[in-house]
Amino acid sequence: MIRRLSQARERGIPEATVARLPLYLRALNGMSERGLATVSSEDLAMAAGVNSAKLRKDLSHLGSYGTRGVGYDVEYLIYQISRELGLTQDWAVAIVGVGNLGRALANYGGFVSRGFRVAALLDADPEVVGDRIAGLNVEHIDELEAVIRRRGVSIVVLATPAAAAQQVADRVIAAGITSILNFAPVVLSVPEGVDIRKVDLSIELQILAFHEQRKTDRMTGGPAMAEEWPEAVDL
Amino acid sequence: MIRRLSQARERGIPEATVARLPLYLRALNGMSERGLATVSSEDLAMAAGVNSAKLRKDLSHLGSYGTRGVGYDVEYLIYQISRELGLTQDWAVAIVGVGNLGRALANYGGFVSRGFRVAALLDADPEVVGDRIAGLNVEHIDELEAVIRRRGVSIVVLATPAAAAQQVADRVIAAGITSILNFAPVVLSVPEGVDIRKVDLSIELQILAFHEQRKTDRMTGGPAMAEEWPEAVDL
DNA sequence: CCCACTTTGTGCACCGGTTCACAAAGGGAC
DNA sequence: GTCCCTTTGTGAACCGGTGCACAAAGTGGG
Ligand SMILES: NC(=O)c1ccc[n+]([C@@H]2O[C@H](COP(=O)([O-])OP(=O)(O)OC[C@H]3O[C@@H](n4cnc5c(N)ncnc54)[C@H](O)[C@@H]3O)[C@@H](O)[C@H]2O)c1
Ligand SMILES: NC(=O)c1ccc[n+]([C@@H]2O[C@H](COP(=O)([O-])OP(=O)(O)OC[C@H]3O[C@@H](n4cnc5c(N)ncnc54)[C@H](O)[C@@H]3O)[C@@H](O)[C@H]2O)c1
Repeated sequence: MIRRLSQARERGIPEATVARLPLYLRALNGMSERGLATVSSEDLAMAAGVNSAKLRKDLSHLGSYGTRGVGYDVEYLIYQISRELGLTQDWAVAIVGVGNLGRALANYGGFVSRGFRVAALLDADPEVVGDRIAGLNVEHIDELEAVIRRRGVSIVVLATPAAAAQQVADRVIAAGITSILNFAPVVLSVPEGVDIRKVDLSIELQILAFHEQRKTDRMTGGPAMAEEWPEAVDL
Repeated sequence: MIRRLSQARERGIPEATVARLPLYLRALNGMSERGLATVSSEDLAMAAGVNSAKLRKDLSHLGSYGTRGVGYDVEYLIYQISRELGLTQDWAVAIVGVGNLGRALANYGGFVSRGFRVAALLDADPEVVGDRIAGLNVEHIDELEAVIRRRGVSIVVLATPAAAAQQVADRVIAAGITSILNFAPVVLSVPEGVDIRKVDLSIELQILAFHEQRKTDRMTGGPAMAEEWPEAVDL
């Protein structure tokens, strides 16, 4: 009778699906704003930039929330995806490292819109500590553990220089945090059970450069055949 | 005889491999600075945070550059990976949208270090145009095509609000650009042959939240069994 | 020159994810 | 109630990528 607790639901949702749910959610929010009541997998897939079979399979992992012959109820689906992603609660985020990037992130509005609240800013530089940014006081990194506890922080964004990142990560983890978004260009080593996601601008550019090179190579007739180590080897 | 143009080399390198090459490169640069001459797949894999079989298979796609019983020559491998990624030339990058994020990117040093040069900053806001940031004048978006041509820009970073991103992308592509790094939270639709990579902070946080929720659910004995649409459905 | 040791390069089995294609389900018309 | 139309949900084939495990290749010592 409890048909709604669908078969596929009981065991975990594939990682690839999780990564796409926010995309669907964004598209659905747009549709909700435009007053659409229902949407077909075809249309939603189009809006999210994926193939419709994939979209249906993804949604089927959360349950059987569509109506054959009709589509999905926009509001209902928004609710289900939000719940699945844990966005029905709000999350306190701390940003550690309030430099160029940390400031940009702190001032960024798109954050709050989706249940994330910047609850603390932390830095090691006495020059920076005490600054007021986006309505928050920058606190000293020495206060890290206390601040995390006091503000109920559960996600930490790392925007320190690469050299400091591992050390800060260790402290943050010791303080009980298990979700970290890392902007520093280093491979963090963390214990089992801690989730790290990284954003690395430089890697993205290098991947683009690779493909760009391929494209221009193709036009100019391939790379030079000389695949050898050129003279300039100074070691 | 031309043993070096290895078997695996002739056809394209797997996308997953391309995405890891920058990681290896970063690790190798660290080793080079510390004066290491050679490195084993085991050690390099460790430093890059991957499994050593994967590393060897990745490298084998570029050619057979290791020495059995010894390992890889650090400098030589740096050169080969750099060449493969197209980092032996330098790339002129334009940043469109010089707000919070655009400024942070413009001021970011880690860029230049790897063959990428911020060659132009563009914005639509007359308030911003003319500002001098990181040694560059912010130019008006009307100048887009001319600036791209004049500075030899081949990669564009989009840091405009979401609402403007598609429109800017269209113009940039019309101007001949085929590599775009998009920070705006929208799915850009682009013609065949144009490479888009996106960085979406909000998606990363949502993925972290999903896992964080799972972790805490596990401790508190799973989510409430009520999977139903709660009362508050206002449609 | 040969043997013991190290480390690469890769064949192969496996796995998660994608896509196709279709049966099953629901809606609406009459 | 029956029929037709639309659209979902999913079985199954396929595909790219991963990791094990080992033969091949190279080094160094005697
Ligand atoms: N700015 C960008 O666009 C950009 C892009 C990609 C990656 N990154 C990376 O993000 C990180 C931050 O970049 P940024 O440009 O903001 O650098 P930044 O130097 O402007 O800021 C770093 C901040 O971290 C603080 N800090 C240093 N050690 C600390 C510690 N132990 N604890 C707490 N705070 C500490 C510094 O005081 C400084 O305020 C770097 O790792 C950088 O490589 C930046
Ligand atoms: N700031 C962040 O940390 C952050 C994080 C993730 C994503 N983003 C995304 O990055 C983008 C920029 O964020 P931001 O915080 O810098 O916003 P912002 O409003 O501070 O800056 C946007 C800039 O783009 C300019 N602009 C607007 N329309 C333009 C057009 N048609 N052509 C050229 N320039 C135009 C504006 O004048 C402004 O200077 C947004 O899409 C945002 O969602 C920002």
